[in-house]
Amino acid sequence: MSRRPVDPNPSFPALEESILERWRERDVFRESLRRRQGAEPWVFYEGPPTANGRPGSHHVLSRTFKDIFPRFQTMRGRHVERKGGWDCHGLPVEITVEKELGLTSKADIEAYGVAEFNARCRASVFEFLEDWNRLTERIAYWVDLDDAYRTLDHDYVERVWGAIRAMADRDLLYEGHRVVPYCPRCGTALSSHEVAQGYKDVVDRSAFVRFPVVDPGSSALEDGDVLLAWTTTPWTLPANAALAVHPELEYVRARVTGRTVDGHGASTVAEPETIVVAAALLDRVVPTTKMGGDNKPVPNGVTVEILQTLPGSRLTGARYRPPFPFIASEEWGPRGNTVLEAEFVTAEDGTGIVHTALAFGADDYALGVTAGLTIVNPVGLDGAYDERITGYAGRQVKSCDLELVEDLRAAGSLWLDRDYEHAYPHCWRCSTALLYYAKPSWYIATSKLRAQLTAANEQVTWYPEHVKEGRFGKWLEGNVDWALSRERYWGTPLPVWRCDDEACGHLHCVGSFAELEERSGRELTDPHRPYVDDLAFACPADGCDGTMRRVPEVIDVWFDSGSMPFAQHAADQDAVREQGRWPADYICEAQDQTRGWFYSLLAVATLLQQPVPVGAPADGTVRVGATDVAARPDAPAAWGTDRPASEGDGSRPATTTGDGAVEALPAPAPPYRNVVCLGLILDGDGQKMSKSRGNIVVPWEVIDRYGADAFRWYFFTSKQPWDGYRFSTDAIGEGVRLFLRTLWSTYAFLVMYENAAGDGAGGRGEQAADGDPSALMDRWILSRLADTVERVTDRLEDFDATFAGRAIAAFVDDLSNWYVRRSRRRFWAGDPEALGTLRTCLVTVAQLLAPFTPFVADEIYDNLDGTEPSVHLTDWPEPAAVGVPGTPDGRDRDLERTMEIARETVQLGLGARGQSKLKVRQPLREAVIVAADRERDAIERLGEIVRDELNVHELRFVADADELGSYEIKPNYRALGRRFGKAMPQVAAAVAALDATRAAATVRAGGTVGIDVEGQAHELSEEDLILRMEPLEGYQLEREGSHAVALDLSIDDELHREGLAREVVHAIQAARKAAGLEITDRIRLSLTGDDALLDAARAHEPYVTGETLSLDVAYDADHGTTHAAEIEGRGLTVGVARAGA
RNA sequence: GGGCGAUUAGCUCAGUCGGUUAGAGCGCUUCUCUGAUAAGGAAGAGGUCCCUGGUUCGAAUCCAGGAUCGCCCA
Repeated sequence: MSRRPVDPNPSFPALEESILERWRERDVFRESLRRRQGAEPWVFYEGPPTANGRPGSHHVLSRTFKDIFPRFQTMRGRHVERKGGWDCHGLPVEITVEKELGLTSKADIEAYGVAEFNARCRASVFEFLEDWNRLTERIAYWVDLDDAYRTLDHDYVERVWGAIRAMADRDLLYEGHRVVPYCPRCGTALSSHEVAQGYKDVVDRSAFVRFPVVDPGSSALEDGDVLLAWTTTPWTLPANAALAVHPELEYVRARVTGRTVDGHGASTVAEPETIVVAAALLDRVVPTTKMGGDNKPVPNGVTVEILQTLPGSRLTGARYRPPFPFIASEEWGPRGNTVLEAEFVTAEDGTGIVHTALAFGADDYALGVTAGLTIVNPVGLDGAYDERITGYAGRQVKSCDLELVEDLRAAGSLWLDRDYEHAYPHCWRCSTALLYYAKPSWYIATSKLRAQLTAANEQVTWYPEHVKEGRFGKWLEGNVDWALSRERYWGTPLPVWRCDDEACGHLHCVGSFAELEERSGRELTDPHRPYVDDLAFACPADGCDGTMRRVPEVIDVWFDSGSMPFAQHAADQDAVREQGRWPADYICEAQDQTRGWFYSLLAVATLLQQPVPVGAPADGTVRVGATDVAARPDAPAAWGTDRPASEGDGSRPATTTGDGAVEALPAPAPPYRNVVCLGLILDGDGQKMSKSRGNIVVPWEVIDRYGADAFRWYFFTSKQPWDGYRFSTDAIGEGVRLFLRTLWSTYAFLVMYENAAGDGAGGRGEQAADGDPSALMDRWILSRLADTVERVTDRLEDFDATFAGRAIAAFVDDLSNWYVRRSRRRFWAGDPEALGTLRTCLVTVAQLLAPFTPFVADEIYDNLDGTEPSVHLTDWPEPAAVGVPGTPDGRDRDLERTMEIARETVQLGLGARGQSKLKVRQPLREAVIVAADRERDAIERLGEIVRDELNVHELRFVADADELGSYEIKPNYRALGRRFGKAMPQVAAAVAALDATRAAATVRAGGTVGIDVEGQAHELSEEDLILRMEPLEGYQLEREGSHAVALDLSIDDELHREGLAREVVHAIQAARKAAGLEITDRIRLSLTGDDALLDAARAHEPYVTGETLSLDVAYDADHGTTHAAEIEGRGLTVGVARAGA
């Protein structure tokens, strides 16, 4: 058997490229699926990215995590279908195209032509598809990109329609008028999960504004009183319709004098006036002190006299003069520009009096409806004031804030203005500040199903755990209806048709293309706008001869991706469930998907599992009012389940049947069982990576420098993935050096000696008798291997790549730095047992590593075993099969423990060596070891290793520390605490009072010692006490617990000669290296120089020649290349000549 | 303002059920081993376990409050 020679210092990136080539040739990915055809499925869903931008490091993170567990489960025997997918629709695409074409508004797009615009969008979606495909392959994310689903495909769109129709049939789809977050640039409302993406900290100008009372009406106010209200959106002031107060909150009328106002560069003292604000906020609105020089408040000359304290209910009805004259009070209706009462008012901030602009806030809108006000909206859909706002018409409202405030100042209506820093929502794609705006929009009534959503979430295992009850659970509890529609162009069209006879207004939801073609009598060539908009049909309502035309909206792209479990297979949810493709065993995305894909998947799946309510037509008719907000408090009987999960058994919502009987519904199944939720990637300084900061780590930089395996290994093992990464190219280099290089050199080492040994190297520690240290080393490393297989399997089953990877790293460290190092001579000699054991270890490690670092794992497997075309086609290893032969689980735990003790002894001995300042190369007579019986047995069993590592001739055991030191004993709190609890201090005192030396001797011999606590006698055994050695003067001793090693430091002539011989060997090896000889070259050796050195060499000649592969040695001539050395100040000339040369 | 998470050595991170000397890797200093290894080993320097209170015989760990940072929401 001959292995490919291994470059000890390879270029991993180049190596990976060659392995990719091999995978292509051998068609490994497809073969891995073919071999599991018919096996139990393990379902994975790819959350579709949008390919209209280049992939970044965070995509490498998610794609490597999407890869590792499917690879693992495939090796475990499961069939893991991995269908790729692309998210194609939506604003991001439209915005890209708008920029390309120089369009800036919806009007521009329509002028340009929707057909052509959408054609451009379709092309743009896949602009960077090649980059994505190339990176995906290069980082070894195995996913089927050839048969990827695309949300724009004909079949896909049809299945999304089917889902929407199913919701309409369940009375869950409705058109509502609501104040919604609205992007004036994009001209569309945003859903709550889109709003969630776009909060930014901004500074707005906030204003405290005077509203002088002009008619107190029935209130307790007086003419000329000034109501103060606060707003952070001055642009809404021209549309002020009313002021709101809380009826039970306490307000004051207060006389303010001596107040200084800054106006246009001058400070003037304002006229005394009577203001009205919430009592709790008076001090903040009118401070009467300022900070003095020594940080103590001093009066600022303002006086405030409280004239009257009164509840909000005494304020209502007063009429005031609005700050701007643009809209006449009458236009709002009889109660326009009066004080109204509202429960939502608080005394948290502002003045306790709330400026109300009906169209621009949810609370405002609701209040307006309650008070019977007429909605007047002076702001157009383009976000600009209309002609009613003289002087500002046509301007974007947000940009008018400062000027409006100045107008107020000039008019004397401004009490105070101040910069106000807060997080304000912006459009997640175009960054325009959103407006809250009353408009009609289509909704899915998800909030009715809060309990069901929560019940479904209950069945999901989240990584990390806290997401379930925390971020995601809380989000579900606060669920609001899903704003589904978008007034845009490039998206799945909302399949709702409306009768153009206004008196009729019948609504119909189309559920399939066939239905539409049948009703319209025309062929649907492309389900996108504008083609779909051309298909109309006759109104199905009785006696109506109107025409049904599609509503103009498209839908939220999150509904597209939330439908992927079934739409990707052009089937419905029940069908994919039948096929075993639902639910997913595993999905993985970054935490920002909590309100994105994680939510849309759950919502769609849950909604589709709801029953059709009794009495619902379920023929596509959208029942107006069946689910509208107005009807919410007492929604149709079939949905009498709208209550929080805390009430009753929330996981088993009930539905009422037609006759009023209540039926328990099973909790809906979630669309995924396990979710790994990844954290954010930050740069090396903890800053969020962003293009504008220029701190992006481009994936290709890392890949070209360290390779994809290094990249993956870093993500898997450096920390728990949900904690987020502080990440730089350099951080990855460390992982390469520590792990991949160590692994690689162990592998290269094996191949070198296997090739040197020639054929016949086999075996795996079966033959050698126990007691032979070689056999023990083999047994030990195999036991560790079995242990590692077990742990890695367990961790990967639990979606824990971090600790699985670290367990492999710990094993490779043991393998390289203990097993191989201790076994070097056996490899030089071509010992088949050693070669076989190491090969078993490395082949198994390659299998364990296959999901982590698929390239290097496959290279090692292919060269060392190669039974299968790839390691990725092998079955996951079993501990018993790769571990210690003849054991049930491959383990020899006793030996593992024994080795631990021996290594601990070596560590202690080397510590003593270090303290003694005697080089390890100098042999010593003996090491004196203090050890209990168990430890002594262990150390004796592996005595040869201990002697060799410490370079001592003998090990001498002493059972007691008497001759080396004395014992100190302490209570073992962990053991005794449970037993004695509160009495621990007395126990500690009693232990301290014991004769330490005697007590130690007793318990070490297996006996017990008695103590007295609160009059009760108790026996303590060895486990109850911690023994600690105190060294005596004059001994070089290292200790750990009850275990210690001392060295005899006396060196006689013989030991000295032996030490010199080792120095000579060291010098010869240096000479060999300097002469450029191969490791396996035999030499002829010559030594000349100092007599003491030559004597030492002669005395240990077999050792010297054996270690240096010398065929003979001459002491009187110089052979070949000579090399001068100095040992303890003595000169030596070493000559080496390649034998036979 | 609310929710979730984090805070341990210069840096990156572990830390089990609460147990009395808080660890590892990197980096630094000194020493050492070595014919697979850019590696390995020993020793050293380096700690207010974010702060304050509480529970407990005992707190990095549990509880409460606060600080700072991050994310999410209003």
